[in-house]
Amino acid sequence: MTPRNSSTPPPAEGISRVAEDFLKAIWSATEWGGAPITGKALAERFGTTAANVSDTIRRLTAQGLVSHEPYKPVRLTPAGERHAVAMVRKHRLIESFLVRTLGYSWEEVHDEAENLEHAASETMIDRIDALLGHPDRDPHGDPIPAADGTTPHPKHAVKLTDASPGSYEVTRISDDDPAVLRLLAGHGLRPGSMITVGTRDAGSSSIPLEYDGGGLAPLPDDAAAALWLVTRTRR
Amino acid sequence: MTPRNSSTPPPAEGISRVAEDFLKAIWSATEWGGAPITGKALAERFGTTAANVSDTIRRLTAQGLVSHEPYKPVRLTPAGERHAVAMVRKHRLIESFLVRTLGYSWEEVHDEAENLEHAASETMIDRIDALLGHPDRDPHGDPIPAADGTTPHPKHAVKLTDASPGSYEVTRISDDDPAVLRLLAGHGLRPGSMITVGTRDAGSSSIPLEYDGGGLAPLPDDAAAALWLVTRTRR
DNA sequence: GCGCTAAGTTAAGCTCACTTAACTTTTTTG
DNA sequence: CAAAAAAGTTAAGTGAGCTTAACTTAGCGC
Repeated sequence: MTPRNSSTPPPAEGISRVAEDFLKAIWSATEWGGAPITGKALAERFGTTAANVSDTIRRLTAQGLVSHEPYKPVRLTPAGERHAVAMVRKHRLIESFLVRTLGYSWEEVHDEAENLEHAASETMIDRIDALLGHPDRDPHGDPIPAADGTTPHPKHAVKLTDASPGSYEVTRISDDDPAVLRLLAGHGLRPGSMITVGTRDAGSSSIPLEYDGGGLAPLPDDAAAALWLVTRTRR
Repeated sequence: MTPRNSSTPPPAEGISRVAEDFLKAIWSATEWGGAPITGKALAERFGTTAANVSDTIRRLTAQGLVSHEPYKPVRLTPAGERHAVAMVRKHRLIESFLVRTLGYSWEEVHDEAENLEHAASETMIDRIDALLGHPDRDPHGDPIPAADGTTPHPKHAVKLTDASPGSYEVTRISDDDPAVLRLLAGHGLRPGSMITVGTRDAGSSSIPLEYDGGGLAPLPDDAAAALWLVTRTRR
């Protein structure tokens, strides 16, 4: 038998679907520079109660996947992070695969991937990766972690709601909210679109915007927050 | 509120993964003319105990998916059968898809499909069906139920263990046992292979066999039982 | 038909994932 | 800074899905 003291929790053996969803949500919260996620935010994300979140966090802590001080935000342990990145990799490769092989559009693919990511084997994911030629971005512009866990990350992306007026390329569209995805897709905005950000009217909750489809529309802040931009320095 | 008396159990709302696996196993037992499945067989299939099977059957009965008299084999209700056929359709289309798009071989595809069938949406399945041109057989030669539940069934197929000596086409290779699949694939036998069945030596548990790959080998009965044959009447 | 054995059921108890209710801690705000 | 509001925790209870143990029923050999 392998000895084990109380300071080294058991390695994660079987990780449940709920656990995988939590790990991914905790990891995702900080991917774009956000603060570690709170219990409240987790409860909202999964449509459950704070009590249930406390309970689940307790189990994840016992499995050595997260670290948590009472009344503080949740963080991943190294083991938890490894597993979270593996899930993100699965999710983004599956999204890419569905768009490429089954004709899904980039704004509808998220929910399907959310289910498949828990069922697809590592073997299948590696085959998808190879078939697609080892892509480094998914259909929303999110970076795809490599098999070894390294995640290519664009450092200069900025949220549209924080952007100064000027010309940008849309590098990423957050897939957190399907309704926002549909709105943006309906406007013809995609990862890769070029846009010109205008000056916000005082007190307005929309941002004036012009984009290459020819359209011009003020975008509400909640949708604008899903768009991440880079200045395209053409040389 | 909709009134409901005790003789009409509630329609199946959320069907769990375990429930889906049971329904499929119960349906599959009779697909090729077998007797309705017993609790013992279900326990063996899923590597669990008879007590757990009784418990699960009780829940499925309460959901109106199976009908069961104590100490008798289990049968599907119409609702249970509809759901079982839908699962079989998913399984076989996913197998076909994995072979076609991801280069899986027909003998390794079963386990992956076993997981994915619980995660894939109806939408995804319909897209796979269309992409593949509405196939009516999966890679093992099993018929694929249509979206409306109708299942094309070859009436003349016979198990190799029951076949008289003569010439046949392999129409189906049961995917119940991965080890048997690997053995048969290793011999070069596939759905579509032509074989000649010889006369069994008295008392032997193997059947002499000659097939188009040029090989000649006596096949043990447990492997032979996985092969289903049709007489190929070339006109 | 009796008794043995295999199959099936019932009972008690466990974990996971959820609920509601009561309570505590932290943060905000007047 | 104190009170109110928000966030988090604990407690108690539920159902699914599993376990082991004890018991009942069905089918078979003689």
